[in-house]
Amino acid sequence: MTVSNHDLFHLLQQKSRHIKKILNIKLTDHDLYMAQWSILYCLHKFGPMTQKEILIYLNVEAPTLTRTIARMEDNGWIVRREGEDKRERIIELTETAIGNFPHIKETVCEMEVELLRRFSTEEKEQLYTLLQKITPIGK
Amino acid sequence: MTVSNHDLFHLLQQKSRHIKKILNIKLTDHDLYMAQWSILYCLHKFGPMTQKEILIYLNVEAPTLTRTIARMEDNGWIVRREGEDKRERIIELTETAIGNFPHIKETVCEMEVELLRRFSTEEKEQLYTLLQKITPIGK
DNA sequence: ATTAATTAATTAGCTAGCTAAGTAATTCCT
DNA sequence: AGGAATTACTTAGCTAGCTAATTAATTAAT
Repeated sequence: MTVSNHDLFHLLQQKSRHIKKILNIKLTDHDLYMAQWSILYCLHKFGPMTQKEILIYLNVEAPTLTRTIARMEDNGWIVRREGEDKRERIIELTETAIGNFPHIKETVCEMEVELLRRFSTEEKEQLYTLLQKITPIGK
Repeated sequence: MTVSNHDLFHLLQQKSRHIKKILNIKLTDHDLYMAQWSILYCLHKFGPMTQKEILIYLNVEAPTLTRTIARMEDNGWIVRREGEDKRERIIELTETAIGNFPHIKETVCEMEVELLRRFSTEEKEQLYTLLQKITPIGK
């Protein structure tokens, strides 16, 4: 088998979109999108965080996060409060979000399992290691 | 090493965005975006195609393609003409696009090489094979 | 102590995914 | 042949990436 660089990137982009699409479909039942789910996941894992901390974890630009968080606030998933440093906003899950989390997590996990159905544990680790090997450029 | 499904998908999405971002930066010099580049690449490889054929190759929804192609027409990359079947539009590269193609391709290739700098040929094939293993759901 | 530089977040504006719904041409079926 | 179903593409409207430029608060430096 010979794979051109182009084919490799083409496939990677397609799978990335595929995963996003599939998860978004599942998340629609919960009135969520994948980007919002990752923020929810992150806050549930680490507790209240500043936007800066979230965007470092998610590796997303500030304006993207600002907007998504605004939507999540409108929909009652999170609350923003001022930090001691008054430039900062501390983001926190609402009670509702915490309450719904386990159920949402379960449906996401089911989907993830399905997407990786044909993988052994070793293959997952291989894939992870290989992805890490892609040169991080910039910054 | 133990990798959760979540971590694996998280990394995959991040790398996908990283690649897109990096390529978009390079393509800015040519007044192109990655999505437009893939259409250009596709048309250069296969010659004139209907939108249907393009979207099957790129695995993208019709409205997405319609809009991107409209932008590319505005910018002089492609031309649309009617097919024999009058529902179809046949998309063709302009002379300018064909003329510029080699130069653009070169800069994209350089970037792809850089992103895969740390990969052996075997590792590229491994990555390709593993990505293929992700369950294709739907349709 | 003031001023300059940095930092956290925001606003505005771009591209590109997506779905749902619509239009026009073609094909299928009786 | 005529009506129903399908097909190719489009339009409208949503989310989420991105950059560039702005605002307000804090830190650094003179």
